[in-house]
Amino acid sequence: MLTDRQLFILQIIIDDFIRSAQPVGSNNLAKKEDVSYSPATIRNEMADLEEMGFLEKTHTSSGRIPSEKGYRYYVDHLLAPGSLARSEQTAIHSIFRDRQNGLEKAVQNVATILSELTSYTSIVLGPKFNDHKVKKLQIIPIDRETAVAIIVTDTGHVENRLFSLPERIAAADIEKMVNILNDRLAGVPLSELHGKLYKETAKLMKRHLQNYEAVLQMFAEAAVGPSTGKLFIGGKTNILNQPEFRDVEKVRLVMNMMEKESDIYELVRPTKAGIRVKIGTENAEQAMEDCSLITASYSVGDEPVGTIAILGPKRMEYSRVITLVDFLSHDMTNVLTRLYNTSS
Amino acid sequence: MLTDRQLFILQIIIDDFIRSAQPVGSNNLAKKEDVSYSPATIRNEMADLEEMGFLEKTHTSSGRIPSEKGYRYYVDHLLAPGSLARSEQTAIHSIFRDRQNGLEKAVQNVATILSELTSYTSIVLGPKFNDHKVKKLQIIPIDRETAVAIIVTDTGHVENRLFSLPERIAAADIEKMVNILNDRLAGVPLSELHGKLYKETAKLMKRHLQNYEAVLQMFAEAAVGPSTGKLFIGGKTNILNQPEFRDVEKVRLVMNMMEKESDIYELVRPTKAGIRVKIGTENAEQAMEDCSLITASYSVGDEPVGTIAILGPKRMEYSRVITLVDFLSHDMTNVLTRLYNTSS
DNA sequence: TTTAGCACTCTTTCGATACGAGTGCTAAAT
DNA sequence: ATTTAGCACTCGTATCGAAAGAGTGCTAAA
Repeated sequence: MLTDRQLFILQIIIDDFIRSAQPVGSNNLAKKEDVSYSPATIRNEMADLEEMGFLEKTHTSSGRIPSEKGYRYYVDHLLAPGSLARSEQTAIHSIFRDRQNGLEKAVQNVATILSELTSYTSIVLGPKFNDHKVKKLQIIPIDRETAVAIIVTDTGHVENRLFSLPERIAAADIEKMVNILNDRLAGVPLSELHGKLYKETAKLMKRHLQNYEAVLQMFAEAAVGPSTGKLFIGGKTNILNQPEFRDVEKVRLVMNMMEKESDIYELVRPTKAGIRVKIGTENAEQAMEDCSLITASYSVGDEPVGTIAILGPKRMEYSRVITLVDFLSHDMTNVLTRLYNTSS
Repeated sequence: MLTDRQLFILQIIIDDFIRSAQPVGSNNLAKKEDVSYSPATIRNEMADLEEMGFLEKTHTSSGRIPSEKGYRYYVDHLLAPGSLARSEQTAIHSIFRDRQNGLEKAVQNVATILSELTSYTSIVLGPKFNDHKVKKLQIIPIDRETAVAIIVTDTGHVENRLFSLPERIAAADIEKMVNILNDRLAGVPLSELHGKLYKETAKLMKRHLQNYEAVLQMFAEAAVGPSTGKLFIGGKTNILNQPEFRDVEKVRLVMNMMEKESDIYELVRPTKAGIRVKIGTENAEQAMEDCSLITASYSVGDEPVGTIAILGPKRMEYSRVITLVDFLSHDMTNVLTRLYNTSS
């Protein structure tokens, strides 16, 4: 178990290192105002903390830097709960002020503001539309061969996709079809749309239309929307300001990962848990070994639908970022729940 | 004026430097099989070429590297016209094979393939939709206060935007309105849509509808689509592989610019000209001083609608890239003209 | 006109040295 | 029993000089 003094010293060392990015030595520590121990005492404690695995040295006679275990302990037990400046709160609230731009733009703004406020890289996974319900379906013929399928949800989101028309289908038939589709499928959640498409409409179509099957099949294909939200990344280049990324090789690792959407999805899959902090190698991703990731999912009602995250160096301002991410994710949950949770 | 021998030497030096990224010395040059001059002769010529401004030294006794003027001359007069491998041609043709994914995906693919084929960064400005004509307009009410405006073009492209409904407007009235809009505006190019919206429909609406003005105004606002195409960038991190970008500061300059869409738009504004090559400071953009940009616009008929570009170090494989960009831009012009130029 | 030869320049590398920051340990002080 | 002062030791960094290597420019010979 750690003594109070060890906790205190551990905390100061990590705080200092987060600010300076330089290994912390006993002399400098002792000079601080709020430290009343001699360098030698601090050295002893440091040695103990190192033996317990909370600190590391970069070489035999260097100052100490936090180990991953150190950061972990710091995050779990030593974090001073921060608070947000008035201006930051206003900035966040204003994102969702006007719905006019649509959800997509708002989410985009979240990413931008997060990265500007933290000067780290932000990742925002937009809300998935599974729960959104079909408001209106449309098929607009473009030319003899192609048509565009449009799905409007009750949240005002619009999905559209081109598909091939079978030859020789009458415009009137398409119209009939659209009517049946709307009649039967309005109010169905997007996630169930594909399944219900045949079940609900096939019989009826058969009765009134020839050649419906080909169209229905194409439409069904078009209706497989993305089951997951869109990704936005803000401040991709912020990592370049971090002194530990002066080395282009390290930058490349992280940047390459940020270009690969599938990797990012893995990192920010929405969950019910609150704030999650992954430090260095706690992340599965190899490229993240020098980074930390702080994520929080936001929900509509009880259902987590998306995630916001901050990606920065292991030497991250955990306190500040956690406060910010926590506040913002709750704000988003509130706004989205109010907007979209008309069902439950 | 340059002698043949000077041309020859200039060409070999630049070719060599493009491959090796190392200053080229007279001894190494003379060792090459196809060079039959002595080092001393080469040194003399080099001195002349330097005096004329085609070559530079990094320090008093270093080998030579091309100056911007040297690259310029190389691009304008010395370039061996390359040819594309069969496999590359196939790769390019296959992008537009199936229309099913829609234009957006295809353009996205162009960016990806360009960066993979060159290992530089690719920029693709998607076609603007100005000339595309309105196929269908829709207003779908979402709830009491909001509706979504949908514009489908004759090319299958779908624009949509939320807007506020004025209070107390009847569903039947909206339907009437949509009918009038479609009746009057079908076939109008997107670029003229906003202008014609009032002129064509106001009188008619006045006769049949109350309260039309507020809706029309909101709809008009929603109808201001982007007048310019979408940007896609591929291989953003490729610049990190270039030895001259071992320095994080340089990387930051370029990366920051790539994050700023407005800057990129400036670089790739579509023009009628063929291939354009901008070397180093020939680019207005400060951040581009160590980069070269090769752009080519593609057209529908005679109207340039978009641009593809390659951004790499000044020490770029000009020959290869120019061939590739030329081929691809023509291919795109062909495909797009066939698809969309139903008008002229 | 070309080229061999040579002195000279500049970068890079290597070792040696000195300096500074920091540690660990021992022994004295509290 | 703690804490701390003192000191030897380690290691990284900076500086210097020397040597090697690549390359140039110039002169004079071919």
